[in-house]
Amino acid sequence: MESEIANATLRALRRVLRATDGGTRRLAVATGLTPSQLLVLREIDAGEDVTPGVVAQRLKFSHATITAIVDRLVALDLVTRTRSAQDKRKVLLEVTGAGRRRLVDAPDMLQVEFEAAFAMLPGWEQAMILAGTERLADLLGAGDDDAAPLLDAGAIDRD
Amino acid sequence: MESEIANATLRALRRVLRATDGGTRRLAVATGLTPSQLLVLREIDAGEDVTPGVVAQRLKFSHATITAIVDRLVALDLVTRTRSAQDKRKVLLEVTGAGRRRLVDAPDMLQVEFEAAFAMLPGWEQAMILAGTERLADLLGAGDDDAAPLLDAGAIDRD
DNA sequence: AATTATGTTTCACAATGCGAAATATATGGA
DNA sequence: TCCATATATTTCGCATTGTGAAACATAATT
Repeated sequence: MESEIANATLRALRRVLRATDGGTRRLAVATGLTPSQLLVLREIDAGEDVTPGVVAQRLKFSHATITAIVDRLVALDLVTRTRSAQDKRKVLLEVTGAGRRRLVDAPDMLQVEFEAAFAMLPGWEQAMILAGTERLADLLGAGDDDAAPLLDAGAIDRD
Repeated sequence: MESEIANATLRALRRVLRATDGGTRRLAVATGLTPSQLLVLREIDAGEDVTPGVVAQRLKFSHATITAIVDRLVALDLVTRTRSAQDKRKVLLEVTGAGRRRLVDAPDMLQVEFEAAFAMLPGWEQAMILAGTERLADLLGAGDDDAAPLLDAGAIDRD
């Protein structure tokens, strides 16, 4: 039992994944950072009172990994570390001016390119794409869009 | 100027990416391989007369990286290296029986989960999802088969 | 005070990924 | 034939990622 429509959709989905895959990678390289560094930098910039633990949890990396990456971001003067006064166990991470400048230079490519192309389509087509994509997301069992807007894989983990 | 439809579609796309994200990663770990190793193993299994150069090109990794990963796959007895008789510069890679067994044990999660859910939808909805996803892939500039993805970040000038 | 929980870092380790140089083989003239 | 150049792979040194286990330091609980 095999559906041609299912196969075609899978092919299309793979094209989508392929197109978005490595987006962060090229982006990071363009800014002189590694993909992970850019991810962490973004995460630090995103919220208030961000600690290594929070970043680790959001990106699903180990604490040890975050420590190492933050080390490099601090060395690059893109981030500062400050021990919290309320809870001296915590370390507060903040993006410096230079760090924010980097982020500005590294816009979310997915968003930028997508919006430009999308705007040129007729309304009915936009609606169709929206409906199809939403349904696809449901199908894949993706939870609500609560958090991290990330497009990385890992590798492999990529995949 | 911002389109609500575009934003909604982007949110849906992010949900899709999120759902598929880490798929290979989980998969690889489950088979005792790293994501990269699984990717390379699959690539070797995929074609005829596969050489390190071909793999490097397809996965967009450097030759040096492929050599290192193939080293490990060979050490694990999942792959064999043979010098080509026609062109002794080339090295032919082949998946061993054990290697193929690993691949069988590592079904494509995306495919399995997707097909099951997809089959339960009414035909018109399948068609809608297909159309939307294909259009989305076009939009993102994904090539037909294996071409280079085009979400390119133009070089950013930095002092 | 003693114990337990929480947050971060340190350490040793395996693996990625790269560019540059080294090596080996093919191929196309002069 | 001989030689230059192109192609295919490997070796080497390097920075980085990512992990778990253990070490620390500081809360919070009892």
